[in-house]
Amino acid sequence: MADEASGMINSGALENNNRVAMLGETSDSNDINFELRPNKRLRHDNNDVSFAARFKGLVPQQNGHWGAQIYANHQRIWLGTFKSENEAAMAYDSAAIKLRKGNDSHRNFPWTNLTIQETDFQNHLTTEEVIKMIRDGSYPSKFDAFVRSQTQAHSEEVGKGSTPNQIRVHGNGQVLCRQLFQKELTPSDVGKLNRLVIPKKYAVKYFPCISETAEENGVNDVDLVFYDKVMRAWKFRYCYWKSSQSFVFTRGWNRFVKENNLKANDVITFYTCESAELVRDESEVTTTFSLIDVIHSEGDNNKCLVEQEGKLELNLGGNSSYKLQENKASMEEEKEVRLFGVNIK
Amino acid sequence: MADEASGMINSGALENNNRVAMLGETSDSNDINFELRPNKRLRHDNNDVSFAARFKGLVPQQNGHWGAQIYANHQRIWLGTFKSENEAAMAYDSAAIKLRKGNDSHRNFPWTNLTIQETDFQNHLTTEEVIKMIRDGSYPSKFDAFVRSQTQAHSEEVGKGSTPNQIRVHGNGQVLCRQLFQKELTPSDVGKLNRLVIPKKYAVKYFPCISETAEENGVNDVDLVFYDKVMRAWKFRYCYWKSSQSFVFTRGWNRFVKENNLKANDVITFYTCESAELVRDESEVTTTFSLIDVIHSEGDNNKCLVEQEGKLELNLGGNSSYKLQENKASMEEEKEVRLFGVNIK
DNA sequence: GAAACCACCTGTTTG
DNA sequence: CCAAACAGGTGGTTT
Repeated sequence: MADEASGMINSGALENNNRVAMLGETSDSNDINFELRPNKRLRHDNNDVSFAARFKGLVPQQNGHWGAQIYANHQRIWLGTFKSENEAAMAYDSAAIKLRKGNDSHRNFPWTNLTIQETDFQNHLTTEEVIKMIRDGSYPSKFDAFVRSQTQAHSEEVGKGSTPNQIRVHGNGQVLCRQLFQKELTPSDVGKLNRLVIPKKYAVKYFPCISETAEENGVNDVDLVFYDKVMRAWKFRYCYWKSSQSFVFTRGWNRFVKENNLKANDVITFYTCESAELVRDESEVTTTFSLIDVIHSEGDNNKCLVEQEGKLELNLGGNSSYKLQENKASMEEEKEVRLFGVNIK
Repeated sequence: MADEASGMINSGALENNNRVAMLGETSDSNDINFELRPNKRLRHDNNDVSFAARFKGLVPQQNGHWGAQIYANHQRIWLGTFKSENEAAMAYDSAAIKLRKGNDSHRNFPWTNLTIQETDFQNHLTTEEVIKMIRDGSYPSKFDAFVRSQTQAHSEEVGKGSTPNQIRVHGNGQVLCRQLFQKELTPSDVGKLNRLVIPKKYAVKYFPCISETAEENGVNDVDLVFYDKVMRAWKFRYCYWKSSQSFVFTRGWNRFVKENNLKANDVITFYTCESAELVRDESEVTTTFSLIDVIHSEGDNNKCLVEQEGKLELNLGGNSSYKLQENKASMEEEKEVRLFGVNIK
């Protein structure tokens, strides 16, 4: 079974598993996933099954693409199909700006300095125009043009030429991860129940407070975001089930099970990670995020899977310049700890 | 599986070329074409070719049905597919009212006393609403309801008691029921889920509007009352489940399942019924109610359960003197159409 | 405590 | 092909 991580031991043992081949990446931001994940070859167009979307408003398509839709007035508005999940999720976010005014919960990604400008951008436009642009694919480029014109205008004021607010990876993008805990998966964790039980001791220690404490308040369930070794984002709904008095991951979990081909007795490991970034003004900023990793139980004999070492290094070096979409927003505000893609006070 | 019944009550006038042969009819209005036009036997589904449509805006479909479309602003608007040419041609006419104002040449059928009222009807509605209703098949019944409400109001003014366009059966508590639709029950319909899924096409056509239309309003779920053959009243909660986008019966359904010993593959049939009653002052009054009936699937072999006949006669004669518990109340108020035990405006 | 009810969720099927 | 619908589920709350 899983055991608690013992502080900060830095061992290399994990690294075979966790060595990220992130390096000479395509740097294609949206589709970064595809080349990176040979293990994701089992796409949902296999005659197997279609997977549930991990993002709001996403509908998997048989050919591996992703549809996006949004509800307005209890009516479904189709936003089109997209090659990558990210694109589709962003399309949803863009539509949500017009259609779901003033509610941050209706987004897949938190606001960034870039996306925050979409509101201004959309102010020029009607809802129909926005949807049309999203559907016909012209939205990103048009928004981009808008941002550039704004930036230009602004930088003329300020006198600076480069576009600010870009995420940048520093010092070869090293990321340091500390293990939080592990769990060996039960048959139910990988079965039809579509849920993962988080042992209570870890849940209260490492995950945001839900239920028990925040009882009478409206918000109990939260969505947590984890990245995997190749910086793919996984979102899980994290809830407390009163009836069984247990902490669980629900929505999003079964997708993780399928796409990573998890079986009973496999072990998952949770880490908290920091990456240093250098922003344009030379000040260094650390980004914190959470990571989930899988160790497949080989055959059956090799049960000594409870890894003890606490560290894991990711080399996200060179020009790979990936984006930590989820985390960027928190950098602005500082002040509160941001983990799993949610703010924790 | 279930098959669609004829149209809605007394939409008969619209359907067979405005001729109301509805009364002692098979009452199967939509498909009435088949018997009526043997010369049209050479349908376009012969592997020959497709024939040019004889009506404006019609597009023959490979399966023998007819599509309807209309152009507006150099754009094609698809109105849906229809079983019969007439329906499709009338759909075109209905759409043309909104989209081709004031030009009689843009019609397939000349105006009738009935269709002339469509203009008034559509004045309440936006173009989008009209097209949506045409597409989802609810237009005829909704227009029909409109006509009836108008007629009712009007006949009270004029002081005439009988509503026209009504199918009427007189004497000794005879009841005439016209089939609306059927559904073969799934295992889930009779299982522990305690719910019955109403196929959307029938829900929007025959049941009161909930959710989708009554959007921001608080009241979405309604209780519908149906009678069975022995005039026992059954109340079902009728809701729209957003998450699965389905219309369902919930509360009350499982009781019906148990007490009628329903099994998977049994077929339930919904009817709308009218009974004529003689009240003390000798004026005749018709009561409208809804009826649900069960056909048990015998063994497995007897699968030809899709009943086509539209009528069912109940003899509730003599001293049986049943009570229409729920409907009695509506007699007091008059004024609005009462169906399923709820008032529909 | 059990059963029903409720408001969600999802993978498969289909026109 | 793909968007919608629906058969079959879930945990939690009410009766």
